[in-house]
This record gives sequence, structure tokens and C-alpha cells, in this order.
Amino acid sequence: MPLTRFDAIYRDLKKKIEDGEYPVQSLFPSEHELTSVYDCSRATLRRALARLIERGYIQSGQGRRVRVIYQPASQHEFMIGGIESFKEVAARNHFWAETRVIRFTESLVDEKTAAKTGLAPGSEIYDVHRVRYLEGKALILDINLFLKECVPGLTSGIAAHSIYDYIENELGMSIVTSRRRMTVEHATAYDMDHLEMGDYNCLAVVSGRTYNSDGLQFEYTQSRHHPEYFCFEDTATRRK
Amino acid sequence: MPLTRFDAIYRDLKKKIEDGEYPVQSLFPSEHELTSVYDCSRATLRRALARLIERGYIQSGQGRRVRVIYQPASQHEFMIGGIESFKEVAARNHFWAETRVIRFTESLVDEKTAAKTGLAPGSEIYDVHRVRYLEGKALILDINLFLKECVPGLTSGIAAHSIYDYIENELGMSIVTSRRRMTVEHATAYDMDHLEMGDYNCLAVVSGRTYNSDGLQFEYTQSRHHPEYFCFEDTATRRK
DNA sequence: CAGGATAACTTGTATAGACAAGAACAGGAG
DNA sequence: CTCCTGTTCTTGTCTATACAAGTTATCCTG
Repeated sequence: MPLTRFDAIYRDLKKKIEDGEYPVQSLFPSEHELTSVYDCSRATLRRALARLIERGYIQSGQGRRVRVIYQPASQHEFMIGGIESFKEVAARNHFWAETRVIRFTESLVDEKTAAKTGLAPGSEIYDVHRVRYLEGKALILDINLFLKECVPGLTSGIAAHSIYDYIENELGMSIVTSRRRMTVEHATAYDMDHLEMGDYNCLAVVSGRTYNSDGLQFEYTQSRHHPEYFCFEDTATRRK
Repeated sequence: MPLTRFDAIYRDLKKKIEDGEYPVQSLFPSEHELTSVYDCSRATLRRALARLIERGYIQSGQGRRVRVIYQPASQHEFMIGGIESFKEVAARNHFWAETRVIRFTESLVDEKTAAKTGLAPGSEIYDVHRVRYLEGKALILDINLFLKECVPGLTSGIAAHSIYDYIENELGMSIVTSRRRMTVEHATAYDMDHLEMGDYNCLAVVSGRTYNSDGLQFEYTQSRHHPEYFCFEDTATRRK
């Protein structure tokens, strides 16, 4: 993976902040100093800084020096954010992950599901239901609808492994944008069947629509999360 | 509010997309054409485009033309995202909003709450509890802790109106970064007392820490949302 | 010592130019 | 017709430079 200049700088600074080289509340070196260190233009450096600001690592304001506001994250790091796959999250936290396919069928999009999913009515789709286990506990019920024409040759075996691996590496499709929505819903009988809900009668539902590089929506996903292991983090900035 | 060049271009293009001037799935004008239209440099234009990409309005890729993927939003627009206040959301959707202060005390941060909230132990704080009503229905239980030294002179009356108005306009403090976390929690007796939970036994909890322009955390907020009226939207991008 | 103008920083915005990498298109060879 | 190969267009990255706007420090004056 060929790193761009600004991305390399971003990662380096990010790592140094995480390692405590620039402590929280301390003042960051000025842009002038940093361009000397990295031997780059100010624009390139600022691009790296902009990403650090966006991710909540540093804070800036006209005239004032840049200040470090990073805080070394949280208790359980199992969270979604970005289009990170279940496997990636599990691997990052060194958890034992397992995926079980409980349904794999082909069907057509009817009017009702079209309205809910954003997929064109009449389209041929794969309908995949999977349960995600972490350390042996059933945590997530994933419902995926894939446009058949975009993801040809999908099988139950691939679904048990990693569909995104297949899409990106085998089919060479680059996934670009994903629009997601988070809500809290009543647990259905179907949820209860597959997740150990305990005395919770709700779950966190993340529904998402994913578009390929041609701007075509080729997927609708609904991830139904056990409340105890769901966490979503976000950094927002308000300027002026 | 003095608009910058790139922000003006961003808003103009955003509006044109929302108004259907550039339909979904259509190809956007090339950067070369747009720089002619807006009579600006490519860098400035690209800054506007970057924001449109980030917000999920358009999609780009090296070599290919930019494509419009905007979709005219969703059913109930009551959602959080950005640091938009309750009042702002209500006003945007023309809802009748009301805020009732159910607790307004001053206290000190003890060790336990310090760990939970990120505020320094021993700090003097205002402890404010409020219930948010929309169209007469109790939807949100807001628990705010404000650092007294940063928000002096806060009163119950101000809390009933808008604390952020007071902070930004009266105190002239510019709020910069807010780090939030979304989880689903069991409803407590306190929740049940103030929100009409129906047969839900959970609620969506958004806890946030807000930092002022000096990098000092001056607030901890916990918004406990009735599940039925909670919705969070997000656009994520995966490159390469 | 206090107060205020001034200078020396800082970050924010904008321009013009260059090259690279990928995609689309044309035209020619088979 | 198909396949290959350049050419051209598009977006992605990077540089160098200029000015604006806000903050901080300095120094001069009363």
C-alpha cells in the first residue's frame, strides 16, 4: 500500500500522540517547525493536521498554537465507526471471533423492502443472515442484502468467512461510500432466537446502504447488536 | 457571519444538489469547468468538493468523473449529529419544544464521577438535570455537569432556555470539540419517572465531553433518549 | 508600575503551477 | 468484429508563495 506524503505524516504524528510524546494539554510544535521536521510544504502538513483535528487528537484556532486533546480511549473498544468489518474489529482487539450463516437464499426485491432498503424493486439479490460470536457469545445478528449483479458467485462459505474480503480482493471492486443510521428497536422473536438477550427487550440497530465506485447502491445491511456490547464513538467539531 | 470562498462554493453546490439541479446518479461538472464557473483556484474548489464527499453528497475517484449520490434524507429527521442543540433540531423541524429543569444544584466532583465524566476530581460544578419535551411528549433526559469556573453565573432560568446560547453569546466562549459515545442502557427508575417509556426497558444514551478553545474539558453531558425518537445518521468513506 | 501601541509570532484562506495515476476514448492492426 | 495502444481527460498529490486575521510578547510612554 503506497503511502502518500500527508498520510505518512498523519500516521507518524498520530502515533507520537498516542505514545505520549506529545502529552495531553501540551502545545504542539508550530506548522513552521513541523514542515522543517518532515521537509514538506505547509499545505501537505496542514492536510495531516486537518485529519488529526477531525479525529479529535488536536485542536486548533486562528492565532493560537495547536493543542493536544487526545485521550487514550475507553474501556471496551468493540465499536463500529468507519467501514471496519467485524473481523477487523475482532482482530484489532485480539478476540476470538466466529461467524455462523443461518440463512443464505436468493430472491427478488419487492416494493416493501425496496422502500426500506433503497434497493431497486425487482432486483435479484442474495439474502444473507449471519450471527456473529465474540469469545463464544452471540452478539450481532447481521442481515445483508447484496445486489446479485454486483456480487456474482457469492456462496454461503464466503459469507462465513468475510464477504468484504471477497468483494474487494476477488472481485476487485472498490467500496466507496456507506450511509448508516443508528436506532434502538424492540427485540423481535427472531432476535431472541439467535442472540442471548437476557432481560433486555431492545437492541441497537445499525442499518446501512453501501455504494460502489459507480455510485450504484449494491448493498443493504442491518446489524442488530446486543446492547451490552455496542458502542459508537464520534468526534464532532463546531467552528465559529 | 463572513463566508469564506470555499464555504460559499460548498453551500451553493450543496443547495443545487438538494434542489435537483444535479440529479442523483448524474455526472458532476469537472473541476476544470467548476473553477471557471466560480472563478476560483482548483485547490479552493477541491476543498468545497471534499466537504460534499465527506457529507455523502458526491463520490469521486481518480480518473473517473465525480458522481452525485445524494438522497433526499429520511422519514423522521429528529436526530443528533454535529453539536446541534435540542432547540436547533426542534426549530429545524418546526416542532413545539419545551425544556423543564428538574434539578439544579452545585457540587464537587468526587473520584467516582471523575472517572466516569473525565472532569478533574475536586472541581466545582453545576449539576443540571432537564427533561426535553417535543410536542408535549417527554423524550430526552439530559444530565449536564458544567465546570463552574468556565460557566460562571449559570442559573436554573438559563438552563430552561438554552445553556449553549448563554455560553457562546453571553460568555463569548467558543466551543470547539466534543467527543461523544453512543450506547444502549437499561432504563433506571429515574428514567421511568421522567420519561414515558411504555414497554421499552432500554434507552439510547449519548454521553459527551466538550472541550473549550483552551483544550479544557468544561462539560460532561449524558442524554438519555427514548428509543422511539432516537436516530443517528452518519456517512463513512473507505478509500483504496 | 500600569496601560497601550507595536512587532512578531501563530493559524486560516487563497492562488498558480507542476506532475502522477487512473479512466475513457480514439484509431489501427489483426 | 476484437484486441491493443497511445492520447486525452479527469482526479489525486505536492510545492511555493502571498496575504489576512487572531494571539502573544515586547517595548515605550505616562
